[in-house]
Amino acid sequence: MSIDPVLFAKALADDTRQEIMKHLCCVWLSVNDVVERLGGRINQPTVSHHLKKLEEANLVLVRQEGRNRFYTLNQQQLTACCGRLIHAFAPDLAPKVILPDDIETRRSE
Amino acid sequence: MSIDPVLFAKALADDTRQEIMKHLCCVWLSVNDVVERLGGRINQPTVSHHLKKLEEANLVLVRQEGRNRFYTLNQQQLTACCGRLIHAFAPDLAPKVILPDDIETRRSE
DNA sequence: TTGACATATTGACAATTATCGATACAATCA
DNA sequence: TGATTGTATCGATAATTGTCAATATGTCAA
Repeated sequence: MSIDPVLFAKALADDTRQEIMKHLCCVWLSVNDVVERLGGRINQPTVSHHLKKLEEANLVLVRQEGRNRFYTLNQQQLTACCGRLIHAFAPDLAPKVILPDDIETRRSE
Repeated sequence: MSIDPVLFAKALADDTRQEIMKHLCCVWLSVNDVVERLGGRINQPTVSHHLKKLEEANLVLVRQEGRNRFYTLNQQQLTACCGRLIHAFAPDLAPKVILPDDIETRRSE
């Protein structure tokens, strides 16, 4: 349940996607909820496309309910990926970084 | 001396760039050193292009010496950006994350 | 000054990807 | 059943970006 650091970065490397992520933080939203919160600037198929990207990076949790699909940010995965980046690219600082016990910073795969 | 999270993610969102970053970790290398370590798969202009991207994201430190330019990873910046991502997108876990004192996780600018 | 070397820049091209409209699919409701 | 609603998928297009060859720029040495 781990992920390639490049795939992680690519998932974050878009303005619209980071805006969607802000809206999905600590909240479960349906696809249309997200479309609404974006103020109609982005169409539903595009939002679906972005959610798929986030799902592929395991950055969202998904719950199907009837004909609705609810999404929320996967905070564990985001924290783990950041931890992994620090371990890979900031090894001098990594020993001073403390993450929650249940966050695995090494590739588990 | 802070940076937009999207620009940070974009800087990391490429295989070649992350490979370059690995080589620049804890070591000062000239542009040609980097080209060499990539095994000749990537040409010098392309490497220069990637280094520029990393420099724009403040992810490398640069030292000019004669006709050589030496680069190394900016571990502080990388750690700070990761901290900022966690604060933005994993607020429930962020309180349990401890970073070195000199790392600023809030946008200073 | 001339030549050699290290790096950056430019222009072109190919690959990736964000976006949209149209449509398909699935679940609910009348 | 048929109509409606929520979401995903498809095909097309435009924008972004990674890559290269060629060249420019800047620095050092003879």
